[in-house]
Amino acid sequence: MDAFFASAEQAAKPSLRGKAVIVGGLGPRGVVATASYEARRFGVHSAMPMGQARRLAPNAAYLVPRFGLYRDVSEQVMELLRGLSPLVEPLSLDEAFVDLEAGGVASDAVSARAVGERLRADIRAVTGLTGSVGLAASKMIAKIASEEAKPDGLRLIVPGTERELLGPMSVRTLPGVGPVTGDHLRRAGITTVAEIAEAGQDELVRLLGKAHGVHLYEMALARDERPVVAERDTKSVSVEDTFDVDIHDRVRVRLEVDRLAERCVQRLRAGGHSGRTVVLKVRRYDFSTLTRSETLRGPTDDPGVVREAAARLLEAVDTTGGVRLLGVGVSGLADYTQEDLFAQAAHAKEEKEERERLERGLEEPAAEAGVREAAEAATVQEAAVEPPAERSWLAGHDVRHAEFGPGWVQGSGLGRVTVRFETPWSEPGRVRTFRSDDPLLEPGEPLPLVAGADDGEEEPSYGAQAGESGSSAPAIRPKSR
DNA sequence: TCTGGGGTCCTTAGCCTC
DNA sequence: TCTGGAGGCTAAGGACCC
Repeated sequence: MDAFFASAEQAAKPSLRGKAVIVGGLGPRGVVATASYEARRFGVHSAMPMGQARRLAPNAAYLVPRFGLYRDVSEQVMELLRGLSPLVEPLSLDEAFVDLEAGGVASDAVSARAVGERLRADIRAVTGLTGSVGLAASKMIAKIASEEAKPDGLRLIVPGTERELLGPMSVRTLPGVGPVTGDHLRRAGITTVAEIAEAGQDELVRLLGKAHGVHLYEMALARDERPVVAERDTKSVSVEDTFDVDIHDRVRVRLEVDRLAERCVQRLRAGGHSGRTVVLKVRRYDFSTLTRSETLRGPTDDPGVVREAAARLLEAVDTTGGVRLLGVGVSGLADYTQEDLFAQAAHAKEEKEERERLERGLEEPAAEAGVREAAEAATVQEAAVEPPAERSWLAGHDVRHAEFGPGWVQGSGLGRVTVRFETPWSEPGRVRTFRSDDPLLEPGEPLPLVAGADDGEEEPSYGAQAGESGSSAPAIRPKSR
């Protein structure tokens, strides 16, 4: 999908079409998730600090991501892809590999191109958004082709012509070559893909190590035999928060780690997983990042166990000077739990209290987390820092006014919220400002981007997801109560 | 106003077992 | 019984991707 988040926002908000739109974290430490093509003309790009983006494009529309909407659109697109082949490998919300041969829908360049064009038309009809298609004999070349096709295009690389195409390209074109590797190669006098091929495998292994060197050399020769893999097992689950202001108070740090552990376990359970290794991540005031991990005797999805492991790991970390980010993760995933009887005996009382608290009140933290998840990760820190005394109206989020109908938050502050009243299918709408506690104004749900596509309304509620987690997990979980 | 969040994979090093 | 190597596991860090 092209500039996915920004395009979805433009589709949802007629007044933003043709305008510079920047989606990302709007806090003081936010970064750009996606910039519309109009915004890119100002030099704004993904991963850029939001402050820098605001300097480059002061008049752009700045919006908080709405992952619920993006997930719905993504699912619509993935459904179209699954109609082409059973082998669909999603890479992210907005990208996937499809093995057309396995689907029996394309046997040569002509039929492949026809399938690609039809797919693009279907994506536009179903989602209202544009997508680009890269067609090639391998995943790597297909990926490069799709990048070349953007925006709103199709590129087919005829088998046999790959090396010719890749040769003059920058080494950074190859997947896996980032700033560090690119710099490494440049210092060795290698700047193009052809030069990688000329350097030879031994030289690359010497420069970059075995795995990376061998892999890169193969890529440079356009040799990529990796199959399209439909089902990928999750390897780890983690949550992290960057704080608007560094945390110095050790008690607060401990509290945040507890909260993160809870959220991590909720996600773990929602995915039907348990895990053996608990990882604590700390980014300090100077941006130095360290991780500490502990491997348990067996996999767990018990919030108490994960919380305590994270707390133990924190004990070994010096946080004087301030903490910018905290994260808690679980890896070594399994689809069953084997409760640690030793730990259970030691902490039986606390665990019981914990379980009771969770069963009675998962609604409390879950609802809080649900609102946050819907509000999205990028602004989590705001919820963490600001008292929830006043209703918060996040830029770009949907609202509904009893008198004026559906609209979206254009801006808020100083006890006021400015709403633009329009829908994905209307003309650009009027703007009105209300008191932020106006009783006629309430948060709304994302509307389908294409008129009549009612499925868009059926957004899964996060509460339901969390609630399902226990039963949906094919877990051997000896509940002791 | 410097630098998000959620992942994957690789490398290195120490320790342990066979 | 001692020694050395292979290999697995754990921990920590880093690069990269979207």
